[in-house]
Amino acid sequence: MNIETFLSEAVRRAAEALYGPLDGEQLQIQKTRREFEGDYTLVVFPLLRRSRKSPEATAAEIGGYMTANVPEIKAFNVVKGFLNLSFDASFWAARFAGIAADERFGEAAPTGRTVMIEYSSPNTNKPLHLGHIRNNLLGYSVARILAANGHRVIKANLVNDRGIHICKSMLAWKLYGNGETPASSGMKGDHLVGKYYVEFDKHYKAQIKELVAQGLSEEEAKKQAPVMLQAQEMLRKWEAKDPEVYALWETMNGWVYEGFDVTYKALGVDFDKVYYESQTYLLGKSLVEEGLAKGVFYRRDDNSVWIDLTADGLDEKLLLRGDGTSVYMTQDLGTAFRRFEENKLDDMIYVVGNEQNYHFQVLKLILKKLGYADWSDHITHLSYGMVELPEGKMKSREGTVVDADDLIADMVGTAREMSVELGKLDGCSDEEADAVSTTVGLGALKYFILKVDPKKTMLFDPRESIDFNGNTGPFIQYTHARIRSVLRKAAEAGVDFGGAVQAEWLPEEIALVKMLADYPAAVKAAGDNFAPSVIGAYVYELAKQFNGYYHDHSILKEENAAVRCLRLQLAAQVARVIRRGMALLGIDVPERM
RNA sequence: GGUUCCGUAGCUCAGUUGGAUAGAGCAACAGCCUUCUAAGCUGUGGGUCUUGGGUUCGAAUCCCAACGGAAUCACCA
Repeated sequence: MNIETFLSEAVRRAAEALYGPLDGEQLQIQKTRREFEGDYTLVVFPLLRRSRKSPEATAAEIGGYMTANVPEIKAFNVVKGFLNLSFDASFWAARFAGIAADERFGEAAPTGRTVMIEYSSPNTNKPLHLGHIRNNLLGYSVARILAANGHRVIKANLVNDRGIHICKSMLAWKLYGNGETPASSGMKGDHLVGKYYVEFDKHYKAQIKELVAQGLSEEEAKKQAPVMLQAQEMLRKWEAKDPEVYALWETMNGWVYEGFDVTYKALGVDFDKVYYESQTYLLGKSLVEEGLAKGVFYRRDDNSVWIDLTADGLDEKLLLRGDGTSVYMTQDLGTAFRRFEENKLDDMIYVVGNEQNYHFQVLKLILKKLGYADWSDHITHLSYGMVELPEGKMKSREGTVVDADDLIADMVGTAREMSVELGKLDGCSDEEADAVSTTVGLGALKYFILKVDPKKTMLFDPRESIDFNGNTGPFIQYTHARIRSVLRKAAEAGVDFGGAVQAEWLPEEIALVKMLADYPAAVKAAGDNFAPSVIGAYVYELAKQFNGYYHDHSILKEENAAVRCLRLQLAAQVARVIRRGMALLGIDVPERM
């Protein structure tokens, strides 16, 4: 049982003994703020209408009752309407023993629910950039957090492998590529394909300019530019499964996937299921038929199918083109339907940028109108904000995108330079140095991105992201490494600290146990809110608190064996919870750094 | 214009369902390594929580309005 529940029941018994039965009154129990004496605080205001006494008197009465009748409660004090309760030190000692013995500390019991989380979902015409990094890190971390909350989690990636954007790269490669391949150029496949996407844009712009010079309007020119017409022709051929186009498409997508795999691996993310849009884009048409039959959708004269959402404050939305081909919404309805059915999903989470808020709003509304409210209500769009740079937005056209591979390499490189400068890698083999630099560099990047609330637009300042001091990933990793170092030294010296602790606890030590005891609540809050940032804040706080303790109290030099044993065990548990918490963020922690 | 979201210290961000005197980090300044890793620790300064109403014992948090910013409202995905 967690402490809040335990206390809440004890308080309820106390209040009912004093004031008679409570019906449905919420008992407000919270952790005592640091500046006050006590462990947990009851806010007594809601009980005043029962007690018919002043806040102070009510608090004192309940506090008195509890110290007398609840053995675990040692003392209380009252500040205005706040009753601060203190547990006996033995309570915390027992609590600590429980944490240490709990092999699955911080993992909830299985809920029996199956949750699919879709993230990454890249286009295959260009390499991944900083925005994708936020997406991938978020999706991967939330998947881990949900698993820790006891759900069965399916990580899914829906690759957008078809459409006009790929045809643009394909066409440019065909026209200007001279048969260049990743092997012949030494370029990573996704970067090579991205290069031709840019190439297309260059020629396209030039052609538009030329056409405008010939007297066409800008809009006309965009439609008439030869490369655009050719790209569209290519898409038609693809849909008709033209062998030559199809083969080129497979080849170039293959290059991209090889490139993506490298990036995913470097980032440390993976998937249980990969869907390809080329295999799902025809889905959803039967749902359109169903909607027409139910009168939810309507058909226009040109044969296109629409839904009118103006009554819901939205617009009219196209669901099927006049020529019968599907659009984004059509296939998303189809994939949603199929996923729920095939996987017996209880929940479906889409990690998709906030530029698609409207799309998901419409998607859920349509599902509801079609009579699938039970699915609609279990779809969550985990919407995250853009990542901006100090100079403003990232724009691929202006070359201000931060490439994912470059960024990762930069972070790791910087980590290495700094480690060398600080002498942290002295005596390390090359492999060890690589491993540490990778762990630290990625830790910095991941923590920097995940500590921010997903829905907020965030600023990525490269200078700040490679700062390894303060509220950063490396700070937390460092705390872990230091503890591990102490534990190694203890083991080398043959110190046995496995036994039961029989020592007086310092207030700082009890404070650390309290902090450790909060971990499961942080995991739950993070899960309920799909918020890795909650875990980040928790782990940072834990590390900070331990650092203060570490600074003030020597562990190995402590002569009293029982006290030393306590400190070693405490340090070991802090390191363990840091490691587990960081793992929920997809961040590794090193043994030394 | 419609819809959704954001606005907290110079900068980047926390602030769990409304609770006590709004917190961190960075940057600035002042200290602490013959002592388990100083990527650390301690201290100082820095706030009309955009503004104005409302709800109540109590509001950064909930409601309304205004102002400022972002995204979106394609027969693109």
